[in-house]
Amino acid sequence: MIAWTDANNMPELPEVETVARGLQRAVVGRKILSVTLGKTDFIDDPETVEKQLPGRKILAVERYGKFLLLRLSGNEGAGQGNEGVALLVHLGMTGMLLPQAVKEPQRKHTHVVLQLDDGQELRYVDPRRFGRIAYLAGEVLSGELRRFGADPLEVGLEEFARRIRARRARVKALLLDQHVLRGVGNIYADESLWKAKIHPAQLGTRLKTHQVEQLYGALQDILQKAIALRGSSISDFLDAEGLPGEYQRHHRVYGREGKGCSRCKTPIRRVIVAGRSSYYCPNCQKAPRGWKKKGRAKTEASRRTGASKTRKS
DNA sequence: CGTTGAACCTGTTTGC
DNA sequence: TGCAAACAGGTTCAAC
Repeated sequence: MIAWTDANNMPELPEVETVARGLQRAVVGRKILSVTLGKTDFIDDPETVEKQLPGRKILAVERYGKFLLLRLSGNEGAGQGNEGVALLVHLGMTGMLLPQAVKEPQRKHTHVVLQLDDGQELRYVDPRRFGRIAYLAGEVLSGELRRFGADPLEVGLEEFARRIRARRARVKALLLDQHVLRGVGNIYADESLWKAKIHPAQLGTRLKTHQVEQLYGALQDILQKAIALRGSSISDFLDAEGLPGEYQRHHRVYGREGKGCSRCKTPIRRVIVAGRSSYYCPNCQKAPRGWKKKGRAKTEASRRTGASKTRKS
């Protein structure tokens, strides 16, 4: 029914972690011989990428929030605030980084190809080009990384509590804000809130201590389980490596509008919070006082080309 | 300051 | 049956 849940790409923290692990095996230690670019509107500075990558070795592949970080050779002075040299890759919604043999036919929407020294190529494929690629080094790289919040799997309870209560915004918005926590996306935010029995529209500042603790535990637990199951199904690259993700089978609310809550059988609802589809159990997750799921009707403001939609399933 | 909505882009799904 | 419009995802930016 909810057909789009079987889309095979929803790269959030667990999916990106899975890709990073696969790439560690496939490309670490390889030298980049040359670069071929297709469409470049999602690349920060295409010329720099083209000029700087050839000759460098891929030293490591790390996950940083939803980014993949390909650490590159060329600045041995790394450390102490100097992050060295790296290629930053954000998969956006439909991005894939695929190690493939040169002779393998290129998929449609292949926009970046790195020729490696072992007969393989690392190909970036992204139909919608919602991703981002940037070559960054030294201070610029450090600065860019500093912009993001804590890693949800590494952050301690105290810091988590401080961050999630710091602003007077809805908890869903806070979870999705990469400057608060890095790596959480729509699926895992909803799943965690359900597990912690917190309504997505609840204000972060209003959360009780026990709720913050529940959320902290739920988020880590869910992310770890999802990683163990290789995320919620993702790219072909994984097929080559092993199995597609399995976590989507464990979704309790995401994409399950109208189906019974697995705790209390109440039909799961979908509302828009923080501008995003949010799935929750209206019984387990009590709405904050004064929050009305106002119909998104009356969009009279949009005159444009009769763009106002008024969806309201 | 926080929230909302549009824009970016394309493949897939829905609706008439 | 066929085509047009809606819709999804993450992020940024402009406008309330």
